[in-house]
Amino acid sequence: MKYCSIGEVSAKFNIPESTLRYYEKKGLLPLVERDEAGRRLFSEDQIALLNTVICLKNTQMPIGEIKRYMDWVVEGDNTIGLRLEMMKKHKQAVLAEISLMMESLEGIDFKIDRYIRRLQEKEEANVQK
Amino acid sequence: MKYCSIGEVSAKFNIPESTLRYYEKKGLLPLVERDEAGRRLFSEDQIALLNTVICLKNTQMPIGEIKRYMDWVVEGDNTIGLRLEMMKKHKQAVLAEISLMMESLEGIDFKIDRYIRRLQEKEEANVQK
DNA sequence: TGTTGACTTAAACCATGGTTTAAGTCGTAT
DNA sequence: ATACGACTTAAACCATGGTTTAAGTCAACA
Repeated sequence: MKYCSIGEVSAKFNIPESTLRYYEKKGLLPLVERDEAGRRLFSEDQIALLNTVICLKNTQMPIGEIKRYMDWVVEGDNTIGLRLEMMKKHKQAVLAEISLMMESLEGIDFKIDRYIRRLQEKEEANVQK
Repeated sequence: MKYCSIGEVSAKFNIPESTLRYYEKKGLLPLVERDEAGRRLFSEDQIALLNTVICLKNTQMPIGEIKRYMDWVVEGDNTIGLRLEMMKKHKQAVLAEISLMMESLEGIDFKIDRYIRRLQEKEEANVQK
């Protein structure tokens, strides 16, 4: 199996090394191995887990909840039901958040249209004189 | 014109009074009037502005940028171009954020499907024995 | 008239999510 | 040999976005 250094992972995902260390400390990246010198070795599995962390972060799941999920991953197969429920609930929360954003975008679009009209009126006033 | 107290505004928008005061202090709610006793009076105009603040917050615009926008609103008509550009840019940022969330949701959906399948397999194993 | 309830202020406090610093340990290319 | 680059740690620091506290003012009702 191939292993990556923290620098390689950092470059690959464009995430600062300090953040990766912080995530590990907070329990978002469990079971990261070390070489003889104590340096982190990220396996393919770790990288798959990091991908999951990134998905959850991208959808604004707080760190404490990602940790809870990762604890369940480590705990094994008898937490699959719990993980399923968590992901279902999270998906609903994300969809609600997206709806809210879309709705709020309408208010912003309204402003955009008004500003465009007001600028046009200004233009016309300039042509008049 | 009708005026609202901070308590009424708080109730109407379900935002803590402390947050409304904080927004005013940070410059997100400019020109709030006061009665003789120094209490805030929110006019219809203020409430329309608050609605805008809420749209911008819902779409994750940072407070510093909302303040910049409000400063332009106060400054008057010659900032309409600036406001238009800001809103257009913000709209694009929001659409990008929504896309990222949608994409990340696919990863989550994938997990959901896998967990459902694994639970079914467990069920079947139980029926077997 | 006094005591609620709604409001005021400034300042302290808090959680979240990192980033930065300082001091040190390796491995390797010169 | 040594110096450089990549890594390690713990702890301090930071920005953001509020929330809470303490002390006080005021209006209206009993």
